[in-house]
Amino acid sequence: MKVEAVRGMTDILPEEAVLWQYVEAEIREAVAIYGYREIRTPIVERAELFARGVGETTDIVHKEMYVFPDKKGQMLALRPEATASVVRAYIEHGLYAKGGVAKLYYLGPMFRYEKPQKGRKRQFHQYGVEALGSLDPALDAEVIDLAWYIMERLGLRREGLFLRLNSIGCPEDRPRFREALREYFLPHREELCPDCKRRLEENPLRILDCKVPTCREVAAGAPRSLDHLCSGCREHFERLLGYLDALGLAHELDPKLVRGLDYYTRTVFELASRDLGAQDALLGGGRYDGLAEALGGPPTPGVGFAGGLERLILVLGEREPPDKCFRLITGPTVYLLPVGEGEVTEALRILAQLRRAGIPADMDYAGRSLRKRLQVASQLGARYALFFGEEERARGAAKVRDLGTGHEEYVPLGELVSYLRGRSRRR
RNA sequence: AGGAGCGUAGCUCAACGGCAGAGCACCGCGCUGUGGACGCGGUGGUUGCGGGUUCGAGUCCCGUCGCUCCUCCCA
Repeated sequence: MKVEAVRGMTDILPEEAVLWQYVEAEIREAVAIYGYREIRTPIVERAELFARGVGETTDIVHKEMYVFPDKKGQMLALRPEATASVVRAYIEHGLYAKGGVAKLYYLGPMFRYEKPQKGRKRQFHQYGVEALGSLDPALDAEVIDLAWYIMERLGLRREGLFLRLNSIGCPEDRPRFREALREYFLPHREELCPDCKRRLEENPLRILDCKVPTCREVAAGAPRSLDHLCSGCREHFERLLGYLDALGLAHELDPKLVRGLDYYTRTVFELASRDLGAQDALLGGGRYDGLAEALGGPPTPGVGFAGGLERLILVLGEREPPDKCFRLITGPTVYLLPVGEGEVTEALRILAQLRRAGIPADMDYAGRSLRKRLQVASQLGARYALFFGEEERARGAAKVRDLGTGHEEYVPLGELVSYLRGRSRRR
């Protein structure tokens, strides 16, 4: 029996990896310009971190998380998202002691046990930013601006995207809003789907983003979180809207946007593509002012977002790959063709010499015919073929063939590097 | 988790229940030391896996695994 990859865990082959490298490089550059620095946290965490951080009742934790005991019986989890980890690390290493706002970003694999489909794998990749230590709505605006900026850098048209925005209030508003929702939905209990009946008890907010038609009908008339904000939250939201207008960032207020994680407070948003079907969200985020405290740290407000690489690449894949992609493809400049088996030793020496001089060079190890090797050389996009055989050994030189013009000349071994370098530059 | 469709060569796909094929790719030769074109030839398969029906199964039936799409959830 052939061993195959685990379900929902896919290989990214070299051809596609080029596009990944490009997208990742753009993201890293964009967030760096905004002042965010990378943080790398472990993929494995205590399961408790996500139960407390993301929320026990969320689908992500109670249905989709990879949980397993280690050899000592400690319950561990593959991270389903990274915000909880970043905040954990922020607390653990006392980053708050530095004062100011900690601006952090991450990029890496996440894991959720779901039925795989297009743009959704069990191991998938997210990038995200977290800004910790400020309640200023200007920071919310910056984070949203950064989200748009990343899309711009990747060449996604603004018209193809839209920002969904809402405020779900602070922990003081939440119980009141929850009660209002419960009061509203209770008479309609029998019209709700089984999931929502459960949500009615556990977390009535989540009924709002249920996609079952009957639930949607009922939810259409539900109270809005925006109408239940305290004065502080209302002011925060209004100032954010003002900043977004000043930045020229379009947004659509969506009272049904509540997001799937419990830690969100106040601002929540999603940047979505109009060209994607049901799974249209390219990134999502918001404010999480209570998370640090919930994880045992000092009360620290935070705001951030996370985006999916797979989905981004899906959207980008429908367009022509930008030139920047091809800059990352490295083929050999020089392809070496030892003629006769006795010349392999010298060929290896020449290869090592060229490579140490920074000239990409390669040769065939598959035992192919000379003709075939020459063919491969041009397929790989090499500029020169370099023959070394009996004739060349006698001359202490290599025969260099320009694969563009067909011009050939003998170059003494000692001058190879300078010869090839000079040529490459002039071109 | 529920629903639908599909699994045949590395890839894209053919084959009425009756000898498993084509194109591309790969390798060789034409050219014993010279590329992109062309021509000729060749390698490559437990038809996803396991059962069943049948004289005979890639084809029909059951199961299983995987993929795709939808619902759901989300990134």
